[in-house]
Formats: sequence, structure tokens, C-alpha cells
Amino acid sequence: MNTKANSRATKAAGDPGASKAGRNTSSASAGTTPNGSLKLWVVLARAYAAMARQVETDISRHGLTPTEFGILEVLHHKGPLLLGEIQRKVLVTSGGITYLVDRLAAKGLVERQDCPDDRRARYAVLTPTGEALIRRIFPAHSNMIERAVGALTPDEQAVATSLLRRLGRGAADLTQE
Amino acid sequence: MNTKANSRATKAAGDPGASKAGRNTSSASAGTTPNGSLKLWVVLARAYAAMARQVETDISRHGLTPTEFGILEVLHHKGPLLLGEIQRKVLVTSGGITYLVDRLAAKGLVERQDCPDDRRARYAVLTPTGEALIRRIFPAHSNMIERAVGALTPDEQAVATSLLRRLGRGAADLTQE
DNA sequence: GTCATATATCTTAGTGCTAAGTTACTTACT
DNA sequence: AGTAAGTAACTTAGCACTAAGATATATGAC
Repeated sequence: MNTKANSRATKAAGDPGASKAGRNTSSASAGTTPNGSLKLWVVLARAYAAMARQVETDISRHGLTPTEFGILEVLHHKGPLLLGEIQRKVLVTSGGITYLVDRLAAKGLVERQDCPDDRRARYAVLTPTGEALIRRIFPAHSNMIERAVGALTPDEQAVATSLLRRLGRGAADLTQE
Repeated sequence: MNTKANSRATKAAGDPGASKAGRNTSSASAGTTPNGSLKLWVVLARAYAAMARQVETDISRHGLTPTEFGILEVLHHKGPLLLGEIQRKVLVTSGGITYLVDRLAAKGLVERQDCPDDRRARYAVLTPTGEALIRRIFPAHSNMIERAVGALTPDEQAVATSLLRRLGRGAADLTQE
């Protein structure tokens, strides 16, 4: 059943772990920057890296990368989806979903199906094997995440969620401004 | 001055963007999971991805990857450091810093120096060129981050920072438990 | 001294993605 | 119908890393 366990030890790309807050060195900077913003970015990256590491080692035990898992999950929850729809959900490039769906198909977890309305498009659908797999491993995964964020109370989690949602949207908006 | 502008469009590895909250499809799940934890993980990953994207495109304009930038930054703030020390700061593998310092050395921004006390170890030190570069681009970078997190007020940023710090520590602690 | 173990860096091979371009199809305008 | 522009998926080449092992040096027990 091909479980090749390809761990990859997720790292936060470009973790800005450097300057903890050492205002007093060589200076030259703005002068009046308290720079809590930078600190926020650092801890955000660190928190993400720590979470991603947990998630990844958890998922890799089943021979899946986090992105592969994400695809199975979204197909499980939403049913058959066009490749482009999946692409937007899991945030990869067009070449990326092709590659990922190829891999999942090679593992027998997903199949392609022609779209009757649009002959350019293809659906990805879970095979029975894929459906069985995601149903089996999702609960434990969900549990793992609950433990991982357990340092915060549910109330704090709610606060963090709403702050991060706004933060994310704000940062994303900067792109096309 | 080799400024090859290798953009890479950061993505949050394994972004769990799937299940927004669609409890009502094929079911079979736990049944009594409110699962705010999962939602928190999703928005964390999304916020990180959005931020990382901004940071990366900003930095790539100077022909640097975020990790390279991180190394220059940490050397700028702390002075010469052993490769292993840098490694721990920027969170890459041992092969990773070798590769990264090689690249920075090829660009003329960093040099290796033997450590007098331990002949296994090497220092990485900024060249004058490297020092000049980081001093030139750091302020703008810092500014960019300030704008990116600007959707939150300074107070909210402080709250987010403290929550994320605890979240990250909690998740990291899970590793060696 | 010598041997076992630990540490610091480097080497090699491989992986998961991206960017840019290609092909196939669709849609809208004329 | 013909053509232009848009979109869906795929292909190719390349890159920033990782994991695992190799090499050199250090440290401690005896």
C-alpha cells in the first residue's frame, strides 16, 4: 500500500528569528521604532513552524505530505472538486496540483474524472481506499491539533483566531494594492 | 554584484485550508467536536502564508531568499557567529547552513573564518559589502512588516504576540514529551 | 595513551514545490 | 464562421531546502 514515510521536517521558510529586539547596536534605523511589529512577525513565524512540525510528523506517519493530506481532507468534506478548485483551497500553483494529484493517484487514493460540461477541466474524486484512509486518520489528526494548541484556553484560542484572521487578510490585501 | 532575483513565492507548507466548517457532509467524524482548534490552525497557517508572501517578495528584490536575509540580519545584530549558532537561529539543518553560507560567500556578503579554540568550527562574518547591504535594506524591510501587520492596532499586536508566543512554545514542547 | 562517544561541518542524493511556457478547450465579439 | 482573448490542466527545468552519512576534531573514562 505504498507508505513511504517521506518526512520533511517542515521549516518556516525564511524564519526571521534574528533580531530579538536589540535596539542599540549599530542603529541607523528609523530612530523611533518600538518595533513590536517585527516581534509579532517573529513569533508568528515561530508558532507556525512549531505547529507545522507537529502536523507534519503526525501526517508523515501515514506516508502523506501535509498538502496531500489537505487535498484528501477537502475532497472528503466537499466531495468531487475540479483541480482548479482544489488548487485555490490548498494554495499551490497549477503545476502543483497536477503533480500532487498524480502522486495521490499513484497511491490509489484519488482518481481523475472528466468534466462533462467543460472538456478542459477534470474532477478529482476520492477512491474508496482514499475515503477509507482519510476517515481513519482524520480524527487522530484533529486530536493532535487540539493538543498542540492546548497551551491556550478555548477563549484565548477564539481571540487568537479572530486576530489572526484580520492579520492575514490585512497582509494579503497588501498584495494587489 | 550578482543580484539574480530568485523569487520563490512562499507558500505555507501543508496549508490546512480545507474544511472551513462543513459539518454535515459524509459525517463519520467525532460527532461532538466544536473544533475551534482546527480553525485556529487554519487561520494561523493562512496568516503566516500571507505574511511570508509579502516578506519574500520584498526581500527577493534584493536577490536574497528570506533565509539568506535572516542570516545577514542575525550577523548584523550579533556579530560573527559559529555556523552552528546561526543554524539554531534560522532553523535550518546542518547541510542547510553550509549551503546557505556558501551562497552568501559566493555573493561576497559573508566570509568564513577559522575558530582558534575549536578547529572543527568556523565563524561566519559579514564582509563590508554584506554589512553595507543589510544596513541599507533592513529599514525598508522593517517598514514593510509594520505595514503588513497594520491591520491590528499596536495593542492588538501585543496581545497577538503574547498569545502566539505561548502557542508556539506549547506546540514545540509537544515534540520531546 | 587509547578508545568510545559527542560535536561541527561538509557531502551526496533526493524531495516538494515554483515559474514559465504549452496545449486544449471555451467564450465573446464581429 | 472566424478570430481574439481567457481559462484548465499539464510539462519542463530549476531551486531551496532535507535526511543520512562521511570526515575531522574534541572530550572524557579508564
